[in-house]
Amino acid sequence: MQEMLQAKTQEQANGNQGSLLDKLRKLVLSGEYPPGAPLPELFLAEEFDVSRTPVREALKQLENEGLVEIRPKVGTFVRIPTRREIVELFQLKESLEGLAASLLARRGPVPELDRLKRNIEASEGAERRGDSAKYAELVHEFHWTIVNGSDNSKLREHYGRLMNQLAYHRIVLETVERPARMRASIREHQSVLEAILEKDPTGAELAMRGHVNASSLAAARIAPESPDVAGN
Amino acid sequence: MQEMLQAKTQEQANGNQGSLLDKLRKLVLSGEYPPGAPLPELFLAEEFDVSRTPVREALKQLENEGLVEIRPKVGTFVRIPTRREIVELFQLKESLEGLAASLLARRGPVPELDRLKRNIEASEGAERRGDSAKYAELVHEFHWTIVNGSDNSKLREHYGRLMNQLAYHRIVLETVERPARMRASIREHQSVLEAILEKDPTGAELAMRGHVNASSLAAARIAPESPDVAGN
DNA sequence: CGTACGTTTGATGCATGCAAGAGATGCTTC
DNA sequence: GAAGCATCTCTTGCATGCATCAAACGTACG
Repeated sequence: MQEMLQAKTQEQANGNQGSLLDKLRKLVLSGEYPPGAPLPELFLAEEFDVSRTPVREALKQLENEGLVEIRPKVGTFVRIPTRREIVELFQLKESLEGLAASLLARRGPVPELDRLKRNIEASEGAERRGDSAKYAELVHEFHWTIVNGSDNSKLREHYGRLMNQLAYHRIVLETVERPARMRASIREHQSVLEAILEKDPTGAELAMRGHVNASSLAAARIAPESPDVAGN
Repeated sequence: MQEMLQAKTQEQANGNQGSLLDKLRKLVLSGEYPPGAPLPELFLAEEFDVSRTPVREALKQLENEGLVEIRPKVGTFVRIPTRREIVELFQLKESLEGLAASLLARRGPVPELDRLKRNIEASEGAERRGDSAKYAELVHEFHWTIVNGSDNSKLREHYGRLMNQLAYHRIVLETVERPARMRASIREHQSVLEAILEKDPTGAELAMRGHVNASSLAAARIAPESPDVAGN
């Protein structure tokens, strides 16, 4: 489901039904083409049975999204953010999600609130069952629900770009959050929802920011060292 | 070295350096191509003495930046945000600049602090002289100095995208801020800088957000009605 | 043996040709 | 005169060819 939301956001961004861009993005985000891997236009063109031109355009878009690096006259490579960029992105994430929670709290009764409530209940179930995969999915949905519930399309856009750049580390985050922070995280989700239900924008923002910050710390701690793609 | 100029239009003589993308962006942001204006690839290609291919790539980038709208098989048009989007962007602006101020406050003594101090002094001078153009420029610089001083490249990136989309309305904001909010704005700038100098991230964030919010309200109030270019 | 340098290679960057679609135009018909 | 329809034009979307350039390779030389 969250895949749908993300895809829709991206399509809004490029206004194109271009499946090629989506396919390439998916391959990069999924790690099928690992960080540092070259993405020769001709190879991709043959791979997807199109000419180099649309491949080129898609790659330029991906560069703009921060997912690949185009070195002029040399080639395109899958990009992995440096540790520093990871920290920067998490700072942004905290701010944007705080804004989203605040905006949602202002909105009064909207269907998103029920969804959040059900999400938390499902998360508790997943935690009890030890179903960490389901739990990770629910966490993802929780955050996206709040962002979407903010009813701010530009915020959605920027958040989507940000999360794409963090996608590679989302796995890490989930891996590290699973054992240690499951219960704490659920409690924090509850606090966020409480503040939203009380129509307390400031409280919701602070709760959200605290939650994101706590999660980020764990992830940033184990962020992999930044390999210099060009160095090889 | 690049003096060998092929007799070209004023556009090219104007921005000699910079990529085609930058030139096009400038023309859109400056309003030279007004909102709703069509941007045919062939026309631009001849205008800049290149082929359609690089023009196409640049236009796709601009679409990704939210500055133009590409209607498939129809054409590319200069995009103007709807009033709603303006409000959304200002909400984001407040959040991002708040984050920037907070981060800067954490950083200790950096050259940006002196720059901010000098900026405020110059602003006071401009205000006394009634030099509204200079004042507007200084306001712009103040905000960018804080964002750059945050030492967060991703924040800079997102903020730049955001401000590009607001560029068209920045003029409006400056126009409306000039008579009414000059002095108040300067005081708010001072408050922001004070909090930063005191290394008070929370205070700096709140001061910044209050300031941005106050400025935004005036601008949003007179934001032009959204002409639906696409007719969709 | 190590270094400097000319050559080769492989990829990109751009120009151009062709086809297809959306919208405008004008003709036909009633 | 108005509505419906075929056509026509202008645009984009994509394929392909050629020039260009960075990096790798191999060779000659100190």
